[in-house]
Amino acid sequence: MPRPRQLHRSFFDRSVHEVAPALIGATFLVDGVGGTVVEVEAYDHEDPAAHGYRGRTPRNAAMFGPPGRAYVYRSYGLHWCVNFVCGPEGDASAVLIRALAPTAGLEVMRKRRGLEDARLFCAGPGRLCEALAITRAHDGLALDRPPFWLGAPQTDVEIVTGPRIGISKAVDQPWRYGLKGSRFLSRPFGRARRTLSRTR
DNA sequence: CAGTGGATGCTCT
DNA sequence: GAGCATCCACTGT
Repeated sequence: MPRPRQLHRSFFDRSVHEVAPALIGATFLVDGVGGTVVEVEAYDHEDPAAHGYRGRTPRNAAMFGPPGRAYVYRSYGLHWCVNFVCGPEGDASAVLIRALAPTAGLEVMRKRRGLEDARLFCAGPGRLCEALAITRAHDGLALDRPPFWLGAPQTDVEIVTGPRIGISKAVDQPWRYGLKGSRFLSRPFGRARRTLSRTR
């Protein structure tokens, strides 16, 4: 399998609603451990469900910074979640990375997660941060420099969409994107899904 | 399979 | 004091 070219940081310099589906099939590694992005969600600056909606705070400061960087926050007091910041600087939009198909560093992930089943290594935003050892220390770091490595998405992928998970506002926006047929999703896509195709 | 509740830290009201 | 962009263990079909 050929190693994909590395994504340029200008990849993130556009609307989060373009970037989110474009990330499906990309390769995401932290210190060489990770896999293929199979599930994401988009959060934009006019979105009541987004952390940046009510303005800048110490927690969400990375969302208001340059695109192409990580925004990492603690979820429910226990887990970490990682986003990729998008749009023009100050746009406060970001893509939540929700699931990976593990491809690199499987033994490391197995140990960190304390599980044997590879399907559960990265099937959820908290799980994938545990598997890749992402913490607050990564908040605000550029995605095109170590310890991160981002590879260009595969072409010819089929993408399913649906409502986002675990939110109580703007619940009807279909801004969750998944790789069709993947066994590594955090949850299946429901009946209301739509299918997009990306070819080149 | 579905549903429930606990763990836990931080932000904002 | 409420409310989380979650996960896991447990219960009952």
